[in-house]
Amino acid sequence: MRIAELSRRTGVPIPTIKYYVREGLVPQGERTGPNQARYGEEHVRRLRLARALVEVGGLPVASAREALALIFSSGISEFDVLGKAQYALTPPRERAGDDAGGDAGGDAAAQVDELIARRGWQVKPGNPARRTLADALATLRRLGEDDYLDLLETYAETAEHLADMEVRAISRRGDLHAMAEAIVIWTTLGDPVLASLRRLAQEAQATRLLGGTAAKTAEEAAEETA
Amino acid sequence: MRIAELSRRTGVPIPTIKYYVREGLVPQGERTGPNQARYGEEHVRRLRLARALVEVGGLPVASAREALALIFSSGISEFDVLGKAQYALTPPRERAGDDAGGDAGGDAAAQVDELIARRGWQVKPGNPARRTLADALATLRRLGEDDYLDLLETYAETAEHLADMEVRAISRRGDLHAMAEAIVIWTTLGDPVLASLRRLAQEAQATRLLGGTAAKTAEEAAEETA
DNA sequence: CGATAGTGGAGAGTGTCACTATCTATAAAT
DNA sequence: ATTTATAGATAGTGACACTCTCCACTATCG
Repeated sequence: MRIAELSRRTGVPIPTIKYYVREGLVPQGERTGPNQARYGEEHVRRLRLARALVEVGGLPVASAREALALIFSSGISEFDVLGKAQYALTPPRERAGDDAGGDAGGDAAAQVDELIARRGWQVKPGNPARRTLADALATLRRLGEDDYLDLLETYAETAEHLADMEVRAISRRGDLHAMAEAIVIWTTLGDPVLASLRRLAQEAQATRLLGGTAAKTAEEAAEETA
Repeated sequence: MRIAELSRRTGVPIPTIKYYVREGLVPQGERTGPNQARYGEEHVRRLRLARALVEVGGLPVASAREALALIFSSGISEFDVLGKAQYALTPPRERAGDDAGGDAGGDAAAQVDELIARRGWQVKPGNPARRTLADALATLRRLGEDDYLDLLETYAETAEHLADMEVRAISRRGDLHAMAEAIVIWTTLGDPVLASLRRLAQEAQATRLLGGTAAKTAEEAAEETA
C-alpha cells in the first residue's frame, strides 16, 4: 500500500508518519523508485503501536523508539526483556534535586530498599522505578504527609497482586516476540488504565462513604439528572 | 522572610519563584515598599506543594494553579471537593481521535459505562477519567489485546480497594482544608507511587516466575554482583 | 558614608518537544 | 495531458516551563 492508505488505516496524518519514519519509530517502506515506496501490514502494526505509546501512554518519542526497537529486535531473551523494557519506558529523569529539607532523598532511597527487602522482591539496583519511587516518597515526607506509610504498604501489596496477574498473563503467550510486545503495551498503557480506574473508584467511594450523610448540592443533583 | 530565604528553604530557584507568582501558583508576598515584600510560612507551604505537583506529579502549571486555588479557597464543601479536584487535576485532553478502525471509541465508552454499573460505582457522567479510560481501552482493542478483560476486572477491584483505603484515610482528617489538601496530594502523587511500585513488583514477579527455570545471562549476573 | 549585594517586577529570550508546512523532483491516476 | 500523490529534506510552529536581562530601588557591611 502507499502512504495515503497507511494513513487512512491508522488515523495518523501523513506528515506525522514521515516524521515517525525519520525518527526511527517506524521503518522505511520498501523502495520501488526514487519517490515511491510500498508499506505492508507490519508498518500498520508498528505505526499503531507507536501511536499508542506516544499518545495514550504519553511516552516521549525517543523512549517509544527504544521500546519499539526492543520489541522488533531479534535475539532478546525472556530474562532481560522486562528489565530492558522498563529502562526504555522510563523517560530519563531530570537531575537529582538540590533541594532543601534535611536528607529526605537519602532516607527515601533507604526506605525503598527496605520495602523491597521486606516484601522479598528481587529487583536490580539499576531499576529506574527505584528512583521514581524514592523521589515521590521524599516529596511526601517533605510535605508532612506522614501517615502515608500504611497506604504505602497497601499500595505495595496491590502492586504485587497486579504484577502477579500480569506476569502470568504474559507468560501464557507462546513466542518471545508476542511476550515482548505485551510487556511494552501493558507496562505503558496499564498506567493510565489504573490511574483512571483509581479516580473513578475514588469518586464512587467518596460518594458511598461521605455522600450519604448529607444533602446533595443543587449542582450535583442537576448533574445527575442530566 | 525575603525571597532568597524562601528559595533556600524550598530548593526552588528565585526566577522560578517569580514565575510561579506571576502564574498565580503562589500568591505575592506582603508588600512593604516599592521593591520589597515579605513572605511567610504559608508561602513556603504553597510553594512546596506547587513544586510537588509540577515536578513529581507531572501536572501542567495551569492545572497546578487550579488545584492550589481549590485547596486554598474558602467555601468548598466536602461533597464537591473531590470532583473538582479531579477536574482540576486532569490536564485537558487533546481532541477526540479521528482514527480509523471501526467504532472502537464508542464501544469503549459503553464498556466503561458497563464496568461502572457492574461494580455499582456512582460516578458523575462528566468525570474526565471516563474519557481517559475509554481511550486507553479503545487503543488496547485496536492493538488486538483482546485478553485484557480479565486484567481489567482485576484492575477495577484493586482500584476499588485502594480508593476505599484512601477515602477512609482522608476522611479521618479533621478540617476541610486538610482534606482538600490530602486529596490533591494523594490523587496526584499516588499515580507515580503506584506506577513505580507496579514496575518493581513486575520485575520481582518475573524473576520469581520465570527467572528460576533457566540460567542467568552473564550480563545479569554481573549486574547483580556489582 | 559609600560600595556592594539583594529585591520586585516586567518583558523578552531559551531550549525542548512533537509535530506541521513547504519545497523539489518525480510518479501515478484520470 | 493534466491533476494528484509521493519521498525526502529543510525550515517553521506553537505550547510549555522556565530563565535572562533590565530597571529602579533597598539593605547592609565596612
